[in-house]
Amino acid sequence: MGDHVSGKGLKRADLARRTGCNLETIRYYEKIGMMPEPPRTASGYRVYDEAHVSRLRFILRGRELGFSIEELRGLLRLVDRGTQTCAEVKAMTEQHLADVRAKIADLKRIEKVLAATAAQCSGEEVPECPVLEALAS
Amino acid sequence: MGDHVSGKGLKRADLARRTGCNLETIRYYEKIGMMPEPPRTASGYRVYDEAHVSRLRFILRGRELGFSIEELRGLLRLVDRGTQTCAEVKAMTEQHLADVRAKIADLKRIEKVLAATAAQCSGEEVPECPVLEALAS
DNA sequence: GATAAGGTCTGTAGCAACTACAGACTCAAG
DNA sequence: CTTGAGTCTGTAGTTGCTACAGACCTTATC
Repeated sequence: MGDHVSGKGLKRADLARRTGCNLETIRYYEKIGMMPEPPRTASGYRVYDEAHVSRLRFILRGRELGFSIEELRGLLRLVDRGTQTCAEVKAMTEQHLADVRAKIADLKRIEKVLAATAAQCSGEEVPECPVLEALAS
Repeated sequence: MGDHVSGKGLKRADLARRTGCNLETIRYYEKIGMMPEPPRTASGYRVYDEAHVSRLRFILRGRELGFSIEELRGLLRLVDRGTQTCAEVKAMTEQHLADVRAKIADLKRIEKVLAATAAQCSGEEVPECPVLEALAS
């Protein structure tokens, strides 16, 4: 009853394979309400369709772009209500973009310090080390 | 019996204030073995000295530079053994530097996509939005 | 029809690195 | 002597998954 059979009824592993998502993560997204609870077979197996594939892909793409679960929940809430406007979504995106840029700036600062400190190291078999001095000072 | 009294015996809050570390984090570092268990007063209060201040500062500086707890544990192990060499420390630092640079590259990629997508938004009160399309496609 | 191998179900525990309680105790000041 | 602040312990929460264990179901093979 897999993916290949006449386009109907995906099992959890099928959905995972189609989206590249980890098997357990799907269940997790259902538990936290990011994915809807799918219908079940008589014996309790989840049955997914193309709408689930789309929604999961949406979530995974958002995560790849660094949106937090809560941010995505906000976006999905708009989409689910069907009343979102480009203005709302743009605002959320730009907020997130600002966060990303702040993180980059932070990491660049760290990179500078690390590179400068490591550059002072002799790299020899001696106990004195500029890195340790920088940390201990 | 605080910080100000004749330089002897810091309480937990004193150590926190001296280092800028959160009060509970100190206890956490002791629990996971990053900080040594300090001596106690008769009634069980922790008593710290300048060596604790130094070590905690070392850890906090390392964390600020993005070293993980495990990485710092590695550095501290070397220091505690007293047998570290500049070569060892330099190698660890350069590994960490490479990780930081990888993270920066990742975030820059994300930044590009977000900026490019948001730039296409009309920002108007319409339901069509390039960001949502990018996520849903 | 029996059986074995695999997939699915549930709940729960673990990871990093803290942070924040609750409830009991102790200590210093007025 | 009381009151308020500080400290003690253990434990639960955070974010975003991931990985079991043990029970069930399904499918293929004999």
